[in-house]
Amino acid sequence: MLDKKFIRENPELVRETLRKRGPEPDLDAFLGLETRRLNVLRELENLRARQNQASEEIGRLKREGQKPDPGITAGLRAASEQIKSHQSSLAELEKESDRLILTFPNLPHASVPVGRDARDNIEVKKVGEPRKFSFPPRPHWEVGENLGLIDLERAARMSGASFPLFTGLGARLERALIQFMLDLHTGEHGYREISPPLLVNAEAMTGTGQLPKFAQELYRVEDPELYLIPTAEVPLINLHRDEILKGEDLPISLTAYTPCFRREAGAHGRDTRGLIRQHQFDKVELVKLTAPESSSAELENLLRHAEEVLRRLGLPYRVISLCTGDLGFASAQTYDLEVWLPSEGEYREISSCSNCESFQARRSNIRFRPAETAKPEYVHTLNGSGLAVGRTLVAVLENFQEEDGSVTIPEVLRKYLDGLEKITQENRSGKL
RNA sequence: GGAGAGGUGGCCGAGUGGCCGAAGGCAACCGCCUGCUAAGCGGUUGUCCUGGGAGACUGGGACCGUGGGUUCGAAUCCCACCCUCUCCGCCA
Repeated sequence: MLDKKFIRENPELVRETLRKRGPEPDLDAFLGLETRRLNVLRELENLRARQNQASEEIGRLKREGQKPDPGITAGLRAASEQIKSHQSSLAELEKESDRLILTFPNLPHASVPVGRDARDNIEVKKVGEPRKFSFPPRPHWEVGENLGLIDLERAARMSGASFPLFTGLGARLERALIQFMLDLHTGEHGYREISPPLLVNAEAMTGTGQLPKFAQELYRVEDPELYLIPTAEVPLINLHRDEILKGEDLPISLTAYTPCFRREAGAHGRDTRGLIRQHQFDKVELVKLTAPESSSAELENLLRHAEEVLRRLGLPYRVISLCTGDLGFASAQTYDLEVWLPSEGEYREISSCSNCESFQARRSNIRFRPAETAKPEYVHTLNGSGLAVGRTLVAVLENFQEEDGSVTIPEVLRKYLDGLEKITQENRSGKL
């Protein structure tokens, strides 16, 4: 959420900045509402001030054993009615004003390249050389199905299309990836591991920006009304909702492995084969709460931490700086990590690292006190995948496949697989 | 799911209609005192909104789990809901 007062005081700056993202939200409607809201608020507060004065006077008289004039109390009764009606119109205007501002996206950071869509994104760097294959590399679903690692047909039978099902060594490999990532981030990058709820309420979803605008992307459970998390970012950011943190505790670095659930409404026809786009997928998430002045530097750190996973696995990747038109709703600045997929001959997104600045902190009311006596300020929030586990598994199967259909296990994963070096037709049963 | 108890400031805790943004204690901070430490003494310390001021500040309003209601006036009375704890039942 943007700062209401900031919009009121800098309407043209906000308008221009939001235009860099694309179609401008209805700022004028918002500004008009705010004018009306503040007028009603001022009137209401004046009425209440007078009421408070008169009530105090009555209280004083009673204490002194005198009776207040019945004419006065009658007048106050009328004033009280007026206050109530002002109160309800104020509540109405507040609701409208909140409803609107919650649909406004974050302001892009000044350093973000201006552009219309993904084609205007900027490649920051490429790391690692894509391997030269002496045979046509197979897509991951062929490699995986041949080795008995994944079984998407059976998954569809019980859940419908686009649900994952890992079997035997496939399940084991996925678990190894999760553990490798968590060990790296907690052991070497200083993150605190969290195992959070997977179902959260509407307030939590509003706090990170999924609601109210993107309800169609979420799985919802009724009675009680709860939502399945589309990313661990939601519970990790909400961990400190409505809190005032100590400045000395920042930055707070959190990591969590969770399944993620997305309806992917409107994504029909894209990546329908294989594991790239699923309704359910595993992800290790990185989240940071920082002081405003260090959030840019922390975004670089967080990006490096996500990159390190790809580096150690030996997967070629590139870093993309998203342009203003391609930024996510809550983000002020985003880097995407894209991993090389030989069967497609393309780089595909495997992580998205964003600085949301105070956008989510304002929605979730997460503040910190810079110094013992200072006023509280909103923290900055950052998040990034470290990494999407399913897509990492895809990348491993594709990049490390051999001509005979086997897959070489990256060195760093072997200790999680009892030293297994290769998945072959012979050991595919899952016995180690 | 059943029965009971309870939700007040950073924490503990008093407060049953006006003198309450809220006693008292703890904690933290500042100062004094004391060879050091401890103790002691004095002072300061909530959040949000909205106006004034360049600013230190300052006027007004709101906030005692949440939302309604009664009343001139609600932390206090009434209603609904949420959460926590204890016991019982069920259960991974």
